[in-house]
Amino acid sequence: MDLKLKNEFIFVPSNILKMQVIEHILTFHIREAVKQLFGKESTNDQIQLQKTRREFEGDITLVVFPLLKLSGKSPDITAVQIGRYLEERCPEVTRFNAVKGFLNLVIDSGYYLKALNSILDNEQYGFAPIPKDASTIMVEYSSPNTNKPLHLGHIRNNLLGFAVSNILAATGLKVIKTNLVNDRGIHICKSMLAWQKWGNGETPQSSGKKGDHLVGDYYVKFDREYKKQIESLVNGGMKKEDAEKNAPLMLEAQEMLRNWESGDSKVHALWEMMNGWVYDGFDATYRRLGVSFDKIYYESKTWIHGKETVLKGLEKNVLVKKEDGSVWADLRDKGLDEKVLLRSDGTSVYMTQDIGTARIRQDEFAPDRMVYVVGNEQNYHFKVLSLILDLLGFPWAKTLYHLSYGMVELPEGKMKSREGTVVDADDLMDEMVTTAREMSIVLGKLEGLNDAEKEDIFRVIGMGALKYYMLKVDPVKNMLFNPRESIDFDGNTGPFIQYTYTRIRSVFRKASESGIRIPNEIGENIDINAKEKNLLKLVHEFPSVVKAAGEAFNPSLIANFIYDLVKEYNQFYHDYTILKEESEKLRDFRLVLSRAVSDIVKRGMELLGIEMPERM
RNA sequence: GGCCCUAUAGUUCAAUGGAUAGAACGGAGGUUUCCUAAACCUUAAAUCCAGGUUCGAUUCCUGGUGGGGCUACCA
Repeated sequence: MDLKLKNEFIFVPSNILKMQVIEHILTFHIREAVKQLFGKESTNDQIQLQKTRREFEGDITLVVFPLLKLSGKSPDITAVQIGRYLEERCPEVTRFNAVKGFLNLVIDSGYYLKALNSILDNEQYGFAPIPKDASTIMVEYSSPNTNKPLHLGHIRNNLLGFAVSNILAATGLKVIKTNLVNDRGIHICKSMLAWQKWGNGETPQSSGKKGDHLVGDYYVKFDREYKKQIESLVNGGMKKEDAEKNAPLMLEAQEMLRNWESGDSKVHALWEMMNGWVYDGFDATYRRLGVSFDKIYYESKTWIHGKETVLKGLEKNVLVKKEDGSVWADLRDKGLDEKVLLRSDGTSVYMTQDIGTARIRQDEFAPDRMVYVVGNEQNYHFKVLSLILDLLGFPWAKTLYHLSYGMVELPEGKMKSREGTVVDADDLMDEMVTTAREMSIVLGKLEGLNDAEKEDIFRVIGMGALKYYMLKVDPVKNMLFNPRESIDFDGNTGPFIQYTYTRIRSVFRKASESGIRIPNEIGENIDINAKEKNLLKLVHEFPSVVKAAGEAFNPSLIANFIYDLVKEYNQFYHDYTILKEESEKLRDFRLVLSRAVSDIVKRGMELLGIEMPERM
C-alpha cells in the first residue's frame, strides 16, 4: 500500500455524486451542445465547471479549453456557440458572457429559489440516508496510553476522529467508532512502581485528584528518580548508556513487566486498580470533549492474537526466524527494511499487537474499510503494517487507511513532556471555558438567564473555540496552536460562527414575539439581489461539500465552508432590518433564507462535533 | 546516509491544473436613532529557488534549499 495514492482509498464517490444538482444539469446540456454544434462526443471529464469569479457576471463558469479539440475553433467562438445553445435550450441558464475561454453562465434565480423551497422541510438536507446494504467503515481514534493524561496532541486526534466519523456517516456509510487502549507495557509499569514506592496508598478518592492525572504524576515521579539514579551512576564512573540500562529502577520496572506477562496476581491487581483510575479520568475527558466510541479494544487482550498470527506466518514461511529465535518480516523487495515481529525472548512488539487487533476486528465486524487516525510520526509503521498483513495473506490488508495528521506545535516550540511544556487536555479545556466566561461577562448579553444556563453557554463557546480551531486546518499539516490567539474570539473562529448563529436565532425570537411566522414556502419569482443569490448558491452547495469532506477524510473542508457562509450572511444581514422590511414577500424570503443558513450552519458545526448555543 | 511529509502576506490558515492567489489576526482609517458592534466597510501586504510538462502551474514532474518526522528486539 502506498500511502501517497489517496485515490485508491476513496470508495463511495463518483464525480457525479459530488456535483451539485445544477452542475449535473449543465453537464448534460453542454455535452448535448457539443454533440449538436461540433458533431463530437465529449466526456464528463472534459466538462469543467467552476464557480464564477466575483469580478465577472455569472454564477457558474465553463472552462472551454478542454473542448477546443472537439470544436476545432477558437476559445471565444467555442464559448459563444455553447453559450447561445444553453441560453436557448437550458431553462436554468438566463444569460451568458464569454471571456478569454471562460464561459460565464447566469443561472436563473428561480432555480435556486426552488432549491431553497425543497430543503425547507428536509431535516436531513446535506446528509445521505444510510442504505441497508451500506458499506461499513471502522474508524479508530484516540488510542491513549494508560500511564498519563491526555494532552494537546490527543485533542487533535480525538476531534479529528470524531468529526470524520460523523461526516462519513453523513455520506451514507455505516460507521463504527473504535478506541484501542494501550493498557499494557513498560510505561504503565513505571507508574505502578513509583506508586508502590512513594504513593503511600494515595487514591483519587483520598487526594481528590483525577485518576489519569494521579497515575501520570507517578510516571513523572518515576522519570525524575530514574534520572537521579543515572546521574549518580555516571558520577560513579559508569557510561551513560550502561547507566540507563542498569539503573535499579529500570530493572525493577522490567521485572514488573515480566511478572505481568507471566500473570502474577499481585501485579495484575495493582495494574487493574490503577488502570481503573485512568479510565475514570479518560471518561471524564472524553465526555467533555464530546467524543464517544462504539467499541473499545484493549491491547492486553489483543496482543496474544498477534503473536499467534505471526507464528502461523512463520509456519507458512512468509516470515523468517533468525538464529537467536527472533521472528522477522522481510520487506526488502518492497523497498523497505526487515521488521522484527517477535523478540528473541518470544515477546511481542507494537507491530505484533496491531496485527492481532486488526484480525480481531476483522473477525468481529468485517469492515469494508478500516481507518486509523494516528499521528504522522507513525506513517512508516502503518505502511509496514499493511504490507505485512498482505504478506500474511489477508485480503483485507488493502482496506486499511492511515489517516495521518500533523503535530500540534506551540509558539514556544515543541511540546516535551520532560520539560513540562505539555499542554494538558483538561487544563486547556478549563482555560477555554474560563476565558469564554470572562469575555461574556464583560459583554453582558446574558441577562435573564440563570447561572446554570450561563455556565452551559460558556462551556459551549469555550469548547467551540477549541474544536473549530483544531478542525479548520488540513489534517496533513502540522499546526500551530497559540493558546492566547485561539481564545481571541475574532475572525475565522468557532465563536464567530456561533455568534452569527445566535443572532439569526434572535431574529426568529423577535419575529415570533411580534406574531410573524416563518413560512414553509416562498414564491419563485422574487427579485433577489447579488448578495442574496450568493447566499442561495452557498446553501445549495452544502451537500456536495459534505460529500467532498467525507471522500477526503477532511473536516476542514466543512469548517471553511461554514465560515464562508457565515461571512456572506453577515454582509447580507448588515444591510437589512429583516423584520421591518415593508414588503411582506421580501421579509418572508429573508426569514426563510436566514433559516436555511442557520440550519446549515448548525448541521455543519454538529458534524464537526461543535454544539451551537441559542444565545451568547 | 536512506525514506516520508511540508514550504503561500508580519502572523495563522484557504485555493478539483484555470481568469487579477482568497480570508482572518495584527497595522492604518471609517461606520452604531436599526433584529446582539463578539458586527460591517476602506486600505497596505505573499506563492522558497532553478529547470521541465501544459494553451495555462501555488497545484503535476526533476533537482536544490529551509522546517518537521521516521529509520529500536520502545509504544
